[in-house]
Amino acid sequence: MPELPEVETIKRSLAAGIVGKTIKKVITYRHKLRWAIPQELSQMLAGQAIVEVMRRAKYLLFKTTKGTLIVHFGMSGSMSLLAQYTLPGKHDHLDIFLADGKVLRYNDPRRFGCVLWTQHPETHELLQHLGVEPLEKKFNASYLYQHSRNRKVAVKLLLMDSHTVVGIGNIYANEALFLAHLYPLCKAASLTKAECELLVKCIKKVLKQAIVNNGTTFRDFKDGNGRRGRFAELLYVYGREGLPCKICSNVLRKMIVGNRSTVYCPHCQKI
DNA sequence: CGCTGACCCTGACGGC
DNA sequence: TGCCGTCAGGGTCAGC
Repeated sequence: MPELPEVETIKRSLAAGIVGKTIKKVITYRHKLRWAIPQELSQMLAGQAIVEVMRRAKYLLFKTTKGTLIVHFGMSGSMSLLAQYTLPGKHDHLDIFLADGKVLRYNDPRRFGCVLWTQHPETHELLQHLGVEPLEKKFNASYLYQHSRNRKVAVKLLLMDSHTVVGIGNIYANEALFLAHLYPLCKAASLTKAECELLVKCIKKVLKQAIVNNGTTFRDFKDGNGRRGRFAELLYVYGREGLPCKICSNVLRKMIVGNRSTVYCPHCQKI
């Protein structure tokens, strides 16, 4: 479900309600996610204060006094801050009880996500091999140009490769390529410096606009307060196959790239 | 090392 | 109404 803008939206929606709050206890209802929720999580978190909520790539990081809780949402995960405890549903896997009575709840029907604990996030296996953040200055035309040399993969797969740049999933890869007039299957190594320049600009633009709009709710994405994102109606290509291009009116086409649906405009995105 | 495809899991939806 | 195939916003891993 969530790509960078959605995780960022969850982070912002939760921060005000949980930063500075103390964790009273933690209950795990189901351990088996992508990796098992650590058995010792409750004893590690109980009594700790939440110092800060951060995002790295599509990971949400809850920094506490003694360590960091790492949360990933996979395809279908979400978190919500409940005003008070209610009976957990089928796919609610974890409750974090705060001292003020609120409950931070993790839900993930497909269980592709994970909830882990570390005292050294900077060297954690899941975090240390990640590429640059797309909204930071380090992600620029020369970076993308360098990292695309000798790469035989389609440019779309390069954008979705978290060793290069993080946070871009299927929706925003589709959108950025449309905005940059690039055909999704064109080889990464064939990008010119000018194309890298434009592509970087378009990636930053679409991610920022999505964040401003609280993310894309295509099916069921909700932020920490249960609110839907507003970016879906602003999408140019994702989910619009068979519909007219918003720019040139040609019918948008769909193909599969790297096992994922890819929608593009045959006129605006020349081969 | 780079790349491809299978796979983890559940639910929604469309066709019959 | 119900069954079945297909698809879904992510990431890892084996195998070539």
